[in-house]
Amino acid sequence: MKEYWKSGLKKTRQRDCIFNILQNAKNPMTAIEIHSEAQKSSVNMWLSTIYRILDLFTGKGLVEKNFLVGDDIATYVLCSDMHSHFAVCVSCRKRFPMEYCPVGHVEPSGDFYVTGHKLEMVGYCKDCYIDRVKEGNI
Amino acid sequence: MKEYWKSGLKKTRQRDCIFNILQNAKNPMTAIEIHSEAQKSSVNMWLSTIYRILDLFTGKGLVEKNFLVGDDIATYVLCSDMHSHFAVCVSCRKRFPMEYCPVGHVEPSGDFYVTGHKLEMVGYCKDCYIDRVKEGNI
DNA sequence: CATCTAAATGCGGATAATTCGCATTAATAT
DNA sequence: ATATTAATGCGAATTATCCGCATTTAGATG
Repeated sequence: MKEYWKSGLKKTRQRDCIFNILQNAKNPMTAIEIHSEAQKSSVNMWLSTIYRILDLFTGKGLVEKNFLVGDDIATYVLCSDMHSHFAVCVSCRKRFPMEYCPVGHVEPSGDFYVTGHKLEMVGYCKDCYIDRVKEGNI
Repeated sequence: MKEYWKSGLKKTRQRDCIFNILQNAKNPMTAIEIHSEAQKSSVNMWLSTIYRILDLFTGKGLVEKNFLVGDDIATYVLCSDMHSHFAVCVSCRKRFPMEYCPVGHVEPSGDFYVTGHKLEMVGYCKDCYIDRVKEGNI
């Protein structure tokens, strides 16, 4: 586990738990999802605590907060993950991490100093695509 | 004005108003911003009506709904606008439409059928960048 | 033009995600 | 071991967004 407590944060059971969950997560998770996941590992925490910790981690740059296409709700991922980009299936609404980034070099401009970017691909996952083909929609 | 009512929607004063506002908008707008803008042109409408119309337009593909970095609130833009990508200043939180798209060709993959994408650049706008330089932060 | 019908809006209440405040508890520096 | 500061438990408050129903309006039809 990355040592989040090295940045002036206390190491607590609750923070460990959330960090763990995000580290094992395959996909971006909502606060609610994190909450129920935590309960499975019998770490009971209030939602307000979860939000506080997530905000804190986000502020420290450990976690990234996203609103992915079609979900009007915040999802969180560890920044340490290689993939900070996601593909979202408009049919089943699943989210898939992307391994590479198709945004090439961004040339510097006098108008905006770019420090980073956020990218989502939108479309159909393999399963939903096959279904659509079968149904003759494509 | 694009003829939104050609897709089976009735043409109403309220819809005209929202369409107009979005058409004149330089930046993505929240429902609240649209609401107060509407009041300036003395078209009074309830927020629920605005949300309904925006959802409707979004469903018809006339409007795009976004949650831009750092704003935990939905913003709306006309899809007809050339620029569907935005740069967001992390300092003043202003949003700037981008004129070009640095996402190049996305090669087809067997895992995900891409129909579109959403991109945000994050960084500092010209003014905030200059301020940071002056303050010695860069 | 008058009338009719489906669709849109006014209006307010409900919902649900997120944040706030404060008392209590836990973590770490001494 | 103790003191100090930060974190959490707990629930209430906030706020964006959505829902339901009565009323009104747009546009089709005679």
